[in-house]
Formats: sequence, structure tokens, C-alpha cells
Amino acid sequence: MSESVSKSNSVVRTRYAPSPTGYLHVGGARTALYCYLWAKNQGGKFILRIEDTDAARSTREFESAQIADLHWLGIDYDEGPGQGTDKDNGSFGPYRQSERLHIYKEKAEWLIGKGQAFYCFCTEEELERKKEEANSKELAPHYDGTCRKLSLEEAKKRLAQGERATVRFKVYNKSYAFRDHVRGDVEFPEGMVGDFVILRSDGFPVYNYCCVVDDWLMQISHVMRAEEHLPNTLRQLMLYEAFGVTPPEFAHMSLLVGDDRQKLSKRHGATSVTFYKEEAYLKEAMVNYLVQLGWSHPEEKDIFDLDELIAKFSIDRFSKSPAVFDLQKLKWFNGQYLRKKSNEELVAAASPFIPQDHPFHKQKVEWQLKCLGFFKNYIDFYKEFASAMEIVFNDSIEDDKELRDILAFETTPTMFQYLQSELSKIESTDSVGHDLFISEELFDRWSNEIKTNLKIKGKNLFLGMRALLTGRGHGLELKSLLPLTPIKIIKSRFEKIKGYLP
RNA sequence: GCUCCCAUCGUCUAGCCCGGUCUAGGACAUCGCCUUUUCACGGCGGUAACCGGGGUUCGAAUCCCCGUGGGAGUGCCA
Repeated sequence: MSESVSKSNSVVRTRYAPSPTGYLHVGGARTALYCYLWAKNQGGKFILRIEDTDAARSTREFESAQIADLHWLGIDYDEGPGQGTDKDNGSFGPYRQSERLHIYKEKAEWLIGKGQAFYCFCTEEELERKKEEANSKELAPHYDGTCRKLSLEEAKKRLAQGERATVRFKVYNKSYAFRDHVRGDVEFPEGMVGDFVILRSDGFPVYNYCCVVDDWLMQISHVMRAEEHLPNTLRQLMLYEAFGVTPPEFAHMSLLVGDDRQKLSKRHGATSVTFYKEEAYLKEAMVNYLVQLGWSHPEEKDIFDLDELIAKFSIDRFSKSPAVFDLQKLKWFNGQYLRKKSNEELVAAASPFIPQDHPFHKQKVEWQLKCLGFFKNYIDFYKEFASAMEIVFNDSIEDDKELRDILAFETTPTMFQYLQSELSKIESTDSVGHDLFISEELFDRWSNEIKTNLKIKGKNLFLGMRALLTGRGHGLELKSLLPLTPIKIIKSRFEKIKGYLP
């Protein structure tokens, strides 16, 4: 039985170690966020390590895309590709595993020399056959140890003759236990795994191996990763032991799952951060939402920003059970943060997400500020501004019972006469053809004159004005809406509404 | 198959380690009311959960055991 010993009073160093084989996954983003928050909370360092040992699937494009997405969320690394390579107490870089191959080779040779690893000449076909055999006999499909007995001299001879070999780790026959910050005490019984590959026949290292070498050499204090890695910890513990190194502390976070409770994947819908970024979700909402999928604020608060998170974050408040990634709450968060933005911020940030040919862009800045400031109360996403503004730029009549009822009020024709004459007094556009708008003052004057001169008030007054000026029986607050509507639209609707009067 | 992990409202969760203050708290969603002479925003309120069975105990959501259900892993992927 081996006990992992906590590293005390050492500097906290966490790492997020993605493989650049796709875009940043929301689950990965959450893990990165937790690593980042813990490091920052402890005044430590957050490291980004690129695990690109799967050369066939890894690309630099995905690497930069993932970094860009992390950056978008506000997660910046202290050390990583192109950053902080020779910082502080020595060199921890390079930070791409493909650039660390010589290190893995050297350490593997050391292990071989120590008799803790050996060359294996078994072919994939042989291995596959043995596995099936073991399976049919209901035995654990472990490596059967064929090459374990080979002497080093024998192995070197075969290597010299050009035979390809992997390097396997000679597994210890004993049970392991360690304390996990999320899971508590975890035990692995003896005999769970067979001798596993640490170096492939092409010389590239395998995940469980290079992960340990790097976490060790980069002096990572806390390994925080998804629960799917929990079983890997056994192999890694063995490697730490072989190297004579104290393992880091571990925290295995629960998985993000889909509505069917299966590990979140593409078939559950959009899972890449890039998608949400492009859909103009707010990063504040994304961070706030993601963090709460598996972690809770000590004061049960719901809304908090990155700075508060850094201050309040703790490694002991993770939940153990998987969390369903469900967009409802993210949508709510997005609406909350969107409404918090000032009108100036809104115009700057949301304009790109309003179609280029939208008349919104032709209006003056003051109008734009007022407009988005008004419509933000009705929507949750930047992309919804365009459709929300329909009511301002669309001169169609929404003919329904509600509208007909209002038009049938006996006061409505009188009001129509009055508004017709008022509208005829104002211009739709200025001298250069720009849209003109009525002022709130003018709107107030109209209502007052109708009230005092025409003796129309209450429901008849407001609903009547709404019907005649907007062509609808219901809608948004008139006093704010009308001054945002181009006069030419109001006039055009007014012309059409004539035909609907009884 | 084997190994490991998990189990509180529909969803995210608090509480569990250190049993009583839990007739189980909050948030999203939902429903209702108020506000808005309409909608939304906002405010107020309602519906809604301790997987099952045994134990330990005066007392269990909380501790123990056994079931059941779910998930992950079992690669020359990470």
C-alpha cells in the first residue's frame, strides 16, 4: 500500500493540458477555469501545456483556436507556448509535448536501465489476438508479459536488426490509494492493469507517461482534470513511484453530460466554446454558468465575476456527481449580463451582430444608444436585437381581433382625424434624406391635446393611439417606442390603417 | 466481464466530513399575483426532491451494510 504525501507549503502550480485535436470543448473550458481560479486564488501559476503527441490528429490551428477561446473567457496563462519559458526558478519549457520528445526518451531509458521498463516486440496483431482470447476466457485483458522476460542484450540486438518495439512499464504488484480533493479516499486494488506502453514504436510517448514526466518536471502541485482520468491515476501513481517522486495533489471533477446523462459530445449539440463565442454569447455569462456546473459559491451567490471568483474560489467545493449541460440557465445569465451593460457598451458590442443592411446602422448614435437601451429589456442575446427591432422598422399592419376591437371604439375615428392633421405637419426625413423621429415631448403634446380637446382618455386614448400609430393591438411601451420609430414608418402604417377603420 | 466513481426539486445546487437548528435552503425553468392602461424587465408568492431496503442511534438527507440505477475506464487516444 502506498500513501501519497501532500506537498505542503509549496507554491501552487496548476496546468490545463489540452490536446489540439479540435476546438475548445465546454468541459475543457470548465476544467481550465477551475485550474486557473485555483492557481490565482493561491497566488500561484497557471500553466498551459499542449499535449500534441497524437501527431496524426493534432494541429497548430486547433492549438491557436483553443488559446484564443481561453483568452476570450479571460483565462490567461503564466507559462505555456510562447510565454514564460524560462521563468523564475529555472526552465520548465518547452510546453508542447512534441518539443519534449528527447526528455521522454531519456527518462524511458533510465527506467529501462533500472529494470522498471522493457522493450516489447509484440505486434499489434498478436496483441489483438491475445486480448480476444483473454476476453473469451473472461480474463482481464492484460498484457501477458511475453517480452518482459527478454534480456536487455537480446532486446538491443533485435532493435539493431531493425525490429520495431514499444517500451512497456513493468507494473508493480500491489494496491494503491490516494486522496482526491473531490472523491476523497480512492483505492485501486492490486492487479488492475497489466504492463502498459509508455513509448510507442514510433518513439512518441503515451499520455499516462508523458503526463507524469511533465507534471513532475514542471513542478505541478495540483492536477485538476475530468473524472474520466480517475482510472489513469493508478498508472500515473506507479510512474511517480518508479521515478521516486512525490505525486501532486489530485482533484477529479465530475463530468459534463448531456440530457441523456452520457458524456457530453457533439451529438448533444454545440459543445465548443468557439460556437458560443461566434453566436455572441457573453463571456461573463459563459464563465458564470460554467463555473457553477460542479462548483458552488460558499455564500450561495449566483452571479459573480472572475475577480470575485478568484477571491472566493476553493478546491473543496466541487460536487461529485455529473452535471447536465443545459442551456436554459446560460440563456438567463446571458440576459442578466446583457442588461447590465451600459448603452454605450451595448452599441459597441452588439452592432456587429445586427445584419449589415439593417436600417439600425443608418441612424444617429444617440438614437442607437436609446434604441438598444430600450430593447435590451426584451431580449437575452445580441443576435435578438435585429428581430426585436422589427416593430420599429416594419410598416405592416398586424390585423387581429384585438386591433379590430380598438379600431371599433367610437372615439377612434375622431382621434384618427386629429392625428392625420398632426402627421401632415411633420416631415419624414431631413434635407439629406435621413430619417426623422418624433420627440417624446411631441408624443406628450398629442396625448394631452387628445385628452383635453377631444375628451378621450384612459384605455380609449392609449390603445387608440397604439392601434393607429403602430398598426397593432398590443406591443411595447408606446412612449419609448414611438420616438424610436421613423416617422415615415408611422405615416405609412397610418395610411394603411385607414382601410381597417370600420 | 472486470475495476473505479456517482446518487437531494425537471435542471444546476446548499446541507452530508463534525447526526438534532431540515415540516430540506437558493437559482433556472414552470405556474399565479403585483407593477406596466398591453408585452417584457422588475417585485412577490406557489408547485416540485433526500433512489430502495436493512442496520447504528433517543434521533439519519447526514454514519454503516446490501440492493438498484447511472456514469467512466478497461488503447502503440488524450
